[in-house]
Amino acid sequence: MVRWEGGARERLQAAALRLFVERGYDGTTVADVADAAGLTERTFFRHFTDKRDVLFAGQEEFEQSYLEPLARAEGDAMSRVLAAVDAAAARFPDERRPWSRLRQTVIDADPRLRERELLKLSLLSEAIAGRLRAEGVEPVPAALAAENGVAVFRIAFASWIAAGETRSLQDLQAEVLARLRSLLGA
Amino acid sequence: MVRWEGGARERLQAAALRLFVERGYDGTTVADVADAAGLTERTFFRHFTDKRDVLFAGQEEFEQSYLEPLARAEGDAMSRVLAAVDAAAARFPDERRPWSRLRQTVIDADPRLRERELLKLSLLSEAIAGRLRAEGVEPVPAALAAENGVAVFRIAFASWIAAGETRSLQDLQAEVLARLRSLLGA
DNA sequence: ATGGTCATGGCAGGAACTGACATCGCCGAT
DNA sequence: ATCGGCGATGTCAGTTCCTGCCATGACCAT
Repeated sequence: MVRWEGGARERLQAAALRLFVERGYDGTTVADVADAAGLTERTFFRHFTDKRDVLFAGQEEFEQSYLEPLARAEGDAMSRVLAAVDAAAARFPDERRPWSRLRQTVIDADPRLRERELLKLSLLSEAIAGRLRAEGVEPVPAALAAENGVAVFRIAFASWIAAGETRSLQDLQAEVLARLRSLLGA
Repeated sequence: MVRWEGGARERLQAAALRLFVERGYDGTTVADVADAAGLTERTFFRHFTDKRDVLFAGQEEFEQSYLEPLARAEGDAMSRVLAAVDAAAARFPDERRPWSRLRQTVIDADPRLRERELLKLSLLSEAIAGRLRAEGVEPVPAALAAENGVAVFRIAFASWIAAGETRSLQDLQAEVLARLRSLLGA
């Protein structure tokens, strides 16, 4: 029996996305995913904490892509957050767009997956606000800056994966930010 | 057998909150809650879609408390959203504060409950943005205004239930809003 | 009283997880 | 080269969440 092929985690993720697209999240059991990856249901749960988590791996790197540029940025809280959001957007190259579209289609189709996505974004916002507070920023401004930064990403990302959209995520974020400024600056 | 006492839904909610506080969310089964309310597990799932939902009933009224004042408000998108947020805050009287504190303690202790709370707030934001779009506001500004309105509520609410806090939710929201303006207006 | 209707009970079963233990393959120590 | 450890996986039993289906009890209009 071929027991050790390596890349079990990646195989599970690929199988899961494929099956979720084909049969829907609800129409796919964890056993289905494990079978498609040549593994067992038990092994699935060793790699992912629950069924939804298979679509949301890499939270650590995701947060780091914001926290690292945040640490380097200078200026007031809001400027630093926006610099981090801009820097992180550079990690969303156009090659990833089709994959992101597919993944987001699956997520948007099921409230349980939307919940998980919101939690991940909320954790990111918390992490950013936490760093700011650790550096002396007051709690409320820290939370507001983090929330707005994540909101800019969230809204720009939705445009980025919309059908026919070709502009880069960075450009879209810049446009959303301009709108935000005019909303509150007027 | 006393089969019809009425208020089954309310009894289930009360029993759930009490047991979640005593034994934790994870340490309480749905059967426990149903038993404590003198009902069956099957009946629990007729009143609530899932175990978490017992803490989040009343989403309809919650959204209405924003949408109704929103419809009456005048001015640009952001001003209208803020007026709605302010009006809705009036529905959080001080008598509710101890209960809100207890409930929030339970929610904050379990990621699954945090997920559900985020989803409910996201649905509120979506509903507000949807109304704005229906009245001709561009999608991006509509989403931004809604997100910021909800963010103001969320952050002020966290302060409102903090230990020792005595100011009203409306006052706290006004302060958060002032901070928001200075963050983006500077 | 009679029939309809609605809330509830009872039961069976699927799917999501979890804990305990066994097994397989690799890799370093002797 | 053999042995023994170690990490990844398999196996299995069990709990909990949640759903479908049908039965039963209580209230109401006639």
